[in-house]
Amino acid sequence: VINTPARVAPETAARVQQAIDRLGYRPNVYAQGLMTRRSHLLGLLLPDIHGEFYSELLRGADMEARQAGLHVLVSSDAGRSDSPDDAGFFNSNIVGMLAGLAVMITEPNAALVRQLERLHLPLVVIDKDLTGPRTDRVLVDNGSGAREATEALLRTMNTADVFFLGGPEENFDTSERGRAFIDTLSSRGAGIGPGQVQYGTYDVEWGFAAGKALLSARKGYRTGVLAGNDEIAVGVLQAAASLGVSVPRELQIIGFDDTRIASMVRPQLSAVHVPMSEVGAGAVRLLLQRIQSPGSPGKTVTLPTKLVLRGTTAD
Amino acid sequence: VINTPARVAPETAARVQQAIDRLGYRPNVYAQGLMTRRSHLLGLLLPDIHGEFYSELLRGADMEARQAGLHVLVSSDAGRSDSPDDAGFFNSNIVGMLAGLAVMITEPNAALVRQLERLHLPLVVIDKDLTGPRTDRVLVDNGSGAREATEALLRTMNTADVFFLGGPEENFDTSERGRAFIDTLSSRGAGIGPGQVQYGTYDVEWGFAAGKALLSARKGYRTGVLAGNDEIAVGVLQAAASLGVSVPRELQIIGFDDTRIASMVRPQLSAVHVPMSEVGAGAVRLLLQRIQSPGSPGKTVTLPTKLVLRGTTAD
DNA sequence: GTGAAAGCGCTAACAT
DNA sequence: ATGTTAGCGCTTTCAC
Repeated sequence: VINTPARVAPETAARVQQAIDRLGYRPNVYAQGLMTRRSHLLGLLLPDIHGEFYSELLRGADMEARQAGLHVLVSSDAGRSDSPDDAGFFNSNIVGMLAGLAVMITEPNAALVRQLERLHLPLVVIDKDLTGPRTDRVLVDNGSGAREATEALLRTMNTADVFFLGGPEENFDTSERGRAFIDTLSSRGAGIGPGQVQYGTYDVEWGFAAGKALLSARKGYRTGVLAGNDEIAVGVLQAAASLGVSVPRELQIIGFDDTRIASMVRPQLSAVHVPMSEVGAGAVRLLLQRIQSPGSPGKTVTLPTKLVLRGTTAD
Repeated sequence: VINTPARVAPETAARVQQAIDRLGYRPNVYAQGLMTRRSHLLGLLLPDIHGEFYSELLRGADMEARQAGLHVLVSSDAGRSDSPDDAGFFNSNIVGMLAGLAVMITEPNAALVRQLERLHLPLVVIDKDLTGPRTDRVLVDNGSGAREATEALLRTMNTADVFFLGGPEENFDTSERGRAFIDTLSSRGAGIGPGQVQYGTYDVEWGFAAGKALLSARKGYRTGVLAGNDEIAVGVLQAAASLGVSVPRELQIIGFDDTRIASMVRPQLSAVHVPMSEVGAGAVRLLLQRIQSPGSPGKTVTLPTKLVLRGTTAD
């Protein structure tokens, strides 16, 4: 009655259904799994579980998975378990319950890649262009976004007046964004001055410190900043406020990601929009396809970014 | 060798271990589960999966679970599946894999409560004081926080000059916070004027709209606002900026939750701190205890709140 | 210290 | 249209 309703007489089905309800019968998922080898659980391994960015990504993944009747198990253990006997994600029995795994890799992590390789699980990599024969990828078009933002800054400023304040130098996104910034300047025949491209951490504190140092050194000059993410941009914005530098008149700032934070600060942050929930949803979509046809060649989906101009930029 | 290493000779164990490595043997979790009836999966059912608040809660839960060697499965399906044949969380086979479930209930939801009752699973309820005999609860001390905040406002303002702009009226937290606000005023012998307590939604937009209306109506008067959460407070802050009302001189604002957003805006938001990650961690802790001793009486943990004064309040 | 066997609850294949 | 049976891979118990 449960598995092949078509094969059973309606009257019998009704009687059986009644018994099911009366007894509170629930199929045992373990026995089911033992037979079918089918799983309804997708793993999502993130560098961190917190903050607007990952939270939105997770939401996108969850929505997409739910539509397919699957569930998402998040873990932020990625790469933390360097030693093989560590009780990390890869050694936990949960791995055996997963139908597939989406991993976000934001910086070089040989140990993690090695673990993934010997997993023999449908795999989708987010962010890092890990080249496996049957691994799919979800990428974000950092280059276009950073280029567009840099050009927006250069419409009203000289190449010597714009700065990139990124996150960690090893971070794939930051490094792509930084490179696009540099390329945009180079394509106009400009060199990169000292301090014009700086790397730090993805938080308000670093943005504030770097912004303060930068603005102090540039008293009287108009300045443009492309930040590695929104939080850094907010830090720079705070630095400007604390130094009495007017935004966007004296200082223009463009953030990256366009999280909800961008519209919570004043002036509202101009930012390169990254479709975070689409990243999560896309990863799940690719994973589902791969589970369906495990042998197909690795696909790469690159999601577009888009500059959103708000109050921290001006013509 | 895997299950009872003590019972096997070291030399044999080594040989077996070698074979395990060579063959890449991994115990089948389903077969294991079939025998042991043990699970390493905890469910976490949230009203929403997104935003600083839930994301921090999830992180706390995840950290605590990981320490115990368990994993957390989040779902934001809560209560959405009203019809019994809906493919919602409760009808998914995943429920059978859970060792326990933590549910956050933020407003009355009879359907959800009914579903939970017939689940026969170790249960922890977050936020709503659902009274089941063997159900544990994690509560936040909204009353103290709201009282403390209201009193802070009243140190420099009259009872007629302070306002509560909450989230949805049905929301348990908002209603507790609002009640404490009213009680604090009442305890000083003051009545509640029209519009002095307002309910809306938990977002910046509503805070902005309500703030604008309020401030327009109170031109020339000093005003104090206790917001239902940080986002509403940010909305009010933006309303003040757009009307040229000086904060904290003419308008004082206190947010609720103290998410990271509070320190990202300028001036930085004074707010009642809610230990979000502790809520998640506490729920998992209670759940683990209940799994250990399913028969024990329901425990309630009430987590303290604390007023954090920043730039939107003044003496 | 090691091996053997029963059986967990289900699905799939086959027999009726 | 319905009933029967083997066996998924493990743990547990018992025999050696």
